[in-house]
Amino acid sequence: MESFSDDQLLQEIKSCEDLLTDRIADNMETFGVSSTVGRLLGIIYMNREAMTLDSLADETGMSKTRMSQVMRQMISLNIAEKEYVKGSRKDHYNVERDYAQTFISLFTSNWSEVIKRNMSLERRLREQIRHLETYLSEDASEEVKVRMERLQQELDEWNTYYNWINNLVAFFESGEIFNHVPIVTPNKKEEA
Amino acid sequence: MESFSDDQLLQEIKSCEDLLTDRIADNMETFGVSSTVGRLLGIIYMNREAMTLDSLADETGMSKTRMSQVMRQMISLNIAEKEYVKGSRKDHYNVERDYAQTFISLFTSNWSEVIKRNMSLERRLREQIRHLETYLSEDASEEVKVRMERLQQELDEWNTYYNWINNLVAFFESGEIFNHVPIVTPNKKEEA
DNA sequence: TACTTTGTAAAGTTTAAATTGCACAGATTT
DNA sequence: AAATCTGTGCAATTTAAACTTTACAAAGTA
Repeated sequence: MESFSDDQLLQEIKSCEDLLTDRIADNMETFGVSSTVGRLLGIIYMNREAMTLDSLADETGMSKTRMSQVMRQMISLNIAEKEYVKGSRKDHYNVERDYAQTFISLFTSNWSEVIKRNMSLERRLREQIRHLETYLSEDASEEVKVRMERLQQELDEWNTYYNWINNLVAFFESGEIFNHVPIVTPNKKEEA
Repeated sequence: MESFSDDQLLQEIKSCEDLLTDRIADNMETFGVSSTVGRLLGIIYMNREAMTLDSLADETGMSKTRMSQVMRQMISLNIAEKEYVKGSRKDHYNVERDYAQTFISLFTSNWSEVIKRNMSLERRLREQIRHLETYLSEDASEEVKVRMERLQQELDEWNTYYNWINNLVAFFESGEIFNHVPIVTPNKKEEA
């Protein structure tokens, strides 16, 4: 049986890693971020140590400006951070290595934003309804009364929902989720 | 204190509903679907009964073709369905009225897709690695051995992660999530 | 049969997102 | 101080997504 040369093997390994990186990027897209975010995450993850904008640009073939934009986004999403490397002027970026933690960060970032907007709307609508009710004369048509009632009800339902999401986010963020959906490592020692 | 006319009140109520619809659309966008998906969901939800493509086009000011496209997407996402209305040739569409259920449908649709793609990749990569190992000669360089080891390890980690997501999806889809993060209705009777 | 209605396929247009190139400020070195 | 390096703001460009127009098949109606 003939052997491959080291170079050939390394190239094959690299191509496997690239496939894995693509999968990571695909996974990221589900969080509604650009696939480039996922690609950089994958690249840095595989690299196993912090990378500079230049090395990222080099690896992806994209402009350094874009690398800068994406890394900033990743930092604001809490899935990457700058790492000080002595003797180098360049910024070095590293990523969260725990996939489940990354999942939770993104899930939390996304939904917290939604919840915040919902809360501010709810206050506004409750106010508005109270205001309308004071202007509601006794001889208002049946339709108006019914619609008013419905609106109130819709608002309650919506409120119930996003309170649920709010609790859901806490359930993830606190790590309680892991008590009920544990992380199971395949071959090594398993968590009881 | 002066009263508003019925027309004025209805208009005010409508504008509140529109704000709520916008919020629903915003919420939907977090799932990575077009905001129009969310808008239609909100409109049909508020309407409280099934709607036709024409009435949707009328309500949104968009083309009927687009309504058709979006409703099809919503059906494939499991958050809407056609409803038979006797005496009418038109298709009538209704939506899931339970927000939390809608959340779960979308969450599940999105991640199941990812999991499926991951599984097929994993099989392929395991195969490839096994193949490479057979060609790995004893005198292969240290670097090749290390990289090989790492690749294996990365694949294991990724596998652990998406098994977790897989369990997570089941946790939601089965409704078990509600045992730990219950839905709490605000004023009415509360579930113990 | 000829005439409507309804939903959607296909191709074209518009709008928004991703990406680049240039330029420049702040920091570092010579 | 001059020269260089690094990250990023900004405008321009490319690419992809959202949406429209037109056309037509399938089914219903007169």
